[in-house]
Amino acid sequence: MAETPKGQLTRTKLLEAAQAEFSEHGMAGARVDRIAERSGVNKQRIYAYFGNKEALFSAVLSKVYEHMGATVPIPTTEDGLRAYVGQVFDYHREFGDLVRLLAWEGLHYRDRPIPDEKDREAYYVHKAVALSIALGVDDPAEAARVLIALVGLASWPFIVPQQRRLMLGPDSDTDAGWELLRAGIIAHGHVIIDSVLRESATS
Amino acid sequence: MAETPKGQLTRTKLLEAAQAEFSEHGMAGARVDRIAERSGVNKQRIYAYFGNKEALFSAVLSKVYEHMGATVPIPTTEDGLRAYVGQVFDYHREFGDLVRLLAWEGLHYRDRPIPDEKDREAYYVHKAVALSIALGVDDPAEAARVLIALVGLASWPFIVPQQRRLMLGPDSDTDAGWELLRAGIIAHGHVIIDSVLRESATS
DNA sequence: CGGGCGCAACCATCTAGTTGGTTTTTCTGA
DNA sequence: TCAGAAAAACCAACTAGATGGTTGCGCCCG
Repeated sequence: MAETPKGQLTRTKLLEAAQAEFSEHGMAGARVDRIAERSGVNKQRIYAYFGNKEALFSAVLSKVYEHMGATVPIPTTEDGLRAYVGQVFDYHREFGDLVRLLAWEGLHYRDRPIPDEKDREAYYVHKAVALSIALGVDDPAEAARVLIALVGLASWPFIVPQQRRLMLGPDSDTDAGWELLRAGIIAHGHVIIDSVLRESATS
Repeated sequence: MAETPKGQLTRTKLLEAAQAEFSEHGMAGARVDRIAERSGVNKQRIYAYFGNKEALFSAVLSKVYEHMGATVPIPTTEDGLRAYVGQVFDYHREFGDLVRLLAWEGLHYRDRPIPDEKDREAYYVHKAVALSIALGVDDPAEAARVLIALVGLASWPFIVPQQRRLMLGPDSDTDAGWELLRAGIIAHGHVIIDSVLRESATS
């Protein structure tokens, strides 16, 4: 385990290298040797600090979730809600690793539990509860369904770049193209949020 | 190449086995030996008919796209539009392979062209044009952005089952849970479509 | 009889993880 | 304050098994 500042620095280097490698190649396609090369740290240190490849992958997912939680605040007001889809989209645009890692993880584990099950569940439950307050919705389960729809709306194009590129055309990869996509997604998010707000106002 | 009925049957068996294997494990995680085992066909036949692992993966993507194109019609009317998100969702619910394969492919190739670039592009352009007619939208690029939003809405939960399970709770995997999710996604799709129809009616 | 199909064994390379050390850093007791 | 011991960190080489792809043959059918 990394117990000294020097060890912590080594661990950080390994996590950063692993994040890039797993984001690009996923669990199965990533190579431990390449992670060591990218980090400039001996491969054996990976096993000393993390145990095995799967545990390293899990540590990377925790790291990027921590970053997103710190960077994109959970919306607790109506205005926060309106901004949320755009913020998630911008986060993916700027830091492309989390959404890819989430997708690699989902495809890899499918119906099996993820290593980080409890922490992740707590994170999502916390988000859903906050969203139910912002939406004025009594049922956090309903808020959770809205949440997953909004997250899906903002995240989907980053999972399937081939679909985005071929469906939206070559101009889609310009700044203007991204802005059009972003504006459309935000508008769609707004109409979803507005319809839920209307619905909860009449309940 | 499979030139006789017997050869065609072998090729079909290989493709079906490959579809299951690639859907579960992706390009990097799939094993050619396991594909042979699942199909009951000798491994050497894979190389005789497809050339290599990547070409087999591409053939599987073509196969599942052909199936989806035949099963979920491109909406050309307003009613067709309203039904579309639910149809995509139901398609994924019943045949879970395509959406996973699409995601594996997207993550794997990222910004690089896919092997099946031209056919896929034609398929998407065809869809976007049909959608622009159904939406009464002059610009197929705008229709394409709506299309990718609707597809994302319907597809996202199938890519990230861990997020669905932990965000929506354990009941989400019951028939009732799936129906609630489905109804919410359809409702969201409707408000998106309605807002675009309103927008294009006032243009 | 030739082409298509099929087979088990094989090959060269790759891979996650381990090993048997060395080096560096920290701590403790004199 | 320093020397020595112990702990932490580090290394290159290794291991056992896995892997995509190939080979040299035999069988079947038109």
